[in-house]
Amino acid sequence: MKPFFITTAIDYTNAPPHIGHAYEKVLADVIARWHRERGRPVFFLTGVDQHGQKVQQSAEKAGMTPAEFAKDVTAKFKALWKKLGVDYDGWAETTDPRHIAAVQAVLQQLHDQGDVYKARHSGYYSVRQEQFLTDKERNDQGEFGPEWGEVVFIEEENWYFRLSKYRPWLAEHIASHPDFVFPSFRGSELANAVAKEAGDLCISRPKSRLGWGIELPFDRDFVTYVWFDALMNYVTFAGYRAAANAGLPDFERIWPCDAHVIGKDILVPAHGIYWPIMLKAAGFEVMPKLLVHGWWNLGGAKVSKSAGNVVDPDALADRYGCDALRYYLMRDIATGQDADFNEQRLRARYNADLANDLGNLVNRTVSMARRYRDGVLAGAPADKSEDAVALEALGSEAARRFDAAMDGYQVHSALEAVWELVAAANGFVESSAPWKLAKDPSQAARLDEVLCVLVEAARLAAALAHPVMPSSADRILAQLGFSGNLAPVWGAVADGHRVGEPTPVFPRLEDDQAV
RNA sequence: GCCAGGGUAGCUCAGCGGUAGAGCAGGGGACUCAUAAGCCCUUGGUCGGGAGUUCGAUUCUCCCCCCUGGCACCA
Repeated sequence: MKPFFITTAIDYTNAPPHIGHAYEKVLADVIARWHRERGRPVFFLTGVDQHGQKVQQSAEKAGMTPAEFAKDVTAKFKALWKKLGVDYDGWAETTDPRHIAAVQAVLQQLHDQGDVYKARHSGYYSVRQEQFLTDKERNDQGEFGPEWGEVVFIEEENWYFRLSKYRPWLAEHIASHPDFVFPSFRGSELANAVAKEAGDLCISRPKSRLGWGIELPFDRDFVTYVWFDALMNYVTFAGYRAAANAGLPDFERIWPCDAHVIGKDILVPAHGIYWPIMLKAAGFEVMPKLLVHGWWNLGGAKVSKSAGNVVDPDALADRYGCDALRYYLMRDIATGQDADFNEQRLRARYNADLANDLGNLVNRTVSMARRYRDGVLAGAPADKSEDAVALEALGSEAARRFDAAMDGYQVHSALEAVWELVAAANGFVESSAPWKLAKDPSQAARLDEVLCVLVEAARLAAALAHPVMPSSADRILAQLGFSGNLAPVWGAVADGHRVGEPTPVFPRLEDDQAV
């Protein structure tokens, strides 16, 4: 089976990670885990973009070399992914020699086939900001403001990639592949942008101005700049043009990419225009699919002021646990849409969904199994009760809906289905009232069945939620007496099944207390 | 300016031709296995504004307003 190939945007190492970085990686991780748990091999690639001007600038400010600075920030990203349980298979660093070699090979190919050319550009250039200025930067008086520092008129040669040559092809590809971009409205946005896109792409910087980058193989006075280097990571770290002993996957098996998880800010023009055209020019026939997510806004003014870094994902994970953060990030946004990040809402979700509903269901189930049966259960009876059959059917339906929602990247809907099962299971506890059954010896068989049904329901809920909150789900499964069984189906309780210790997995938050 | 997404109960959202739903929060109740959780009942909305189509519009069409984003604008 072809592995499900999923990648995220690689993060720029000029500043430490924030909640938006965390959301994107968790989203990709959840999708990747879901595929793995359903038995499909997965190649999940993420990483960092270490080259470029801003890294060079930040490094200078910090009194470090770009390489040292990038290494430092890279370590922060990696530490965060570890803390958040982002379990990637491949890690991309654009300073990796394997990447550099492959990028240069592609650049050389484009050069040889005439898809790049050298041209001269002149214009106003800000020395301080290290960029050319356009009329947009002029103030009301038609002058460049003081924020630009010294502005000089210069003329410079650079290398350009013939985007315009491939534009008609891209427009056709978008039109004929409705699943190229998810959600579809982003596809229309891209189509509009392609229709307007006219010029070619400058892919170089003279070394005199920017030394931190990959040298052009056909012109040693330049390095590649902006997107060309970074975008190539999606294939180079999947084994594209890699040596057999490079320690990278077999690219032929991996390609095409099933989901490029990116933010809406980098669809146009980078990932929606430059990237597919680069691939086309390099000779690719099959294009990747783009999964474009929205943003977490920070509408509530009070969020970040006092604490300063409340939206620091690292601090949030410390405060509430990595799985609670993952759950909130997946539950409170519709994939593709924007949402408002709000720590009070995270807390509310934690208490209501995790502590009260799921956590308590597990806790009461395990407690009753131990109290009434010393923790040892009977398997399902041959003749099931009507309400047990109904709950089982509801569980199967929840599993079906979960997978259908995940298949369409609607993680929030998938979770909704799980919590409908949790609510039904809690309702089943009330309607079957095991504490009453326990007082009546003639109801022993019924009590056995009720306990079995509850363990099944709780196990199924945990198994389904596992991609979103892997370690908590594992703890729940362990308390229920299972290990490693993530099959999203009913029927895991065998005769003599033994449950574990009931310990709250999601302790309830009181007032301003952290976990 | 153009394009897109959104504007529905206090909050987060679903519904998208037959005059409104869920979860949370708020109020009440019965229970006790459980993380004083869970369960049952319940308060709450002129569905952004206006016009039109229709027997009938939150739902379709047009105009307008507000929020968000993209493009127009980085060699």
